[in-house]
Amino acid sequence: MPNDIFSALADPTRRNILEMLAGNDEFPASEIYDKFQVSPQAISQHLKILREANLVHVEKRAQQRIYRINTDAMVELEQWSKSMRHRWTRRLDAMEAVLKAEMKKNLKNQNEEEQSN
Amino acid sequence: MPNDIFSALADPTRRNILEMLAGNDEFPASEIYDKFQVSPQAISQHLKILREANLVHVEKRAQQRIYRINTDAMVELEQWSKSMRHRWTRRLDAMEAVLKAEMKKNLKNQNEEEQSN
DNA sequence: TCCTTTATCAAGTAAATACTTAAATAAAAA
DNA sequence: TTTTTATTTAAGTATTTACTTGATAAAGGA
Repeated sequence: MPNDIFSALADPTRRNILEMLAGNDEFPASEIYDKFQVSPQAISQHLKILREANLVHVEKRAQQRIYRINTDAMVELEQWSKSMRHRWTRRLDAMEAVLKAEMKKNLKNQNEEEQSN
Repeated sequence: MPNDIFSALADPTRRNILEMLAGNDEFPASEIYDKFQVSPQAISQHLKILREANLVHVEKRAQQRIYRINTDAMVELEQWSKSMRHRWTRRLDAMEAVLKAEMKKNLKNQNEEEQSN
């Protein structure tokens, strides 16, 4: 999974842009510019980073650039976190299995000792 | 969702630490230090950031600090990306519904015109 | 053609980040 | 108590980042 996605998401302004795009079909750059206090150039730079991270799609329409969210990148992020959780829980399950096996053995040994006494 | 999680995950070294922790039950800080080229102090600083983002748990054991991953934060991340996807797809579904309704209306109008002719 | 709209690129800057080495803390062992 | 082990904190620095203003590009309309 490319570094870029995580660094792109690290900035709160960029996450705001994505959340804005998630709720609507499409937005020309100018409408995105309008929603933020910072200069249009600053937002343009953020959009470039989002583009490079493949978090958004752009379509040229006359002078305008129409932005849309790319949910593929979201899926990637989701799978990364999921895989982390699963590796961890699989580890826990393995530990549990070992513990259970050990308990069984101990119980068995205890029984055998009691029988021989 | 706190900013901290995303910024914490933006650094590749910190993601490596998390991936290391995901595969094992627990690690004392020193074992984490050993796996990386950078100084133990640098890793210690990364661990602090992971702690503050609630991505890891720490347990004191004598002089050692035992680190474990906290999968709750992973779940949060997963839900954020999921909610983004769902908002987007819901939007698409709504658009589709509107399109279908319009097609139906057009077909109906067409039929009526044909009948009156 | 010239002007306007829409958007990006470029250069400069202040603040944040990831690293370094040196010093500090705190528990265990000698 | 002194020393060793494990880890963090502190201070300094080079690099990166997010912003600014000014210049540029590309399409549309007068």
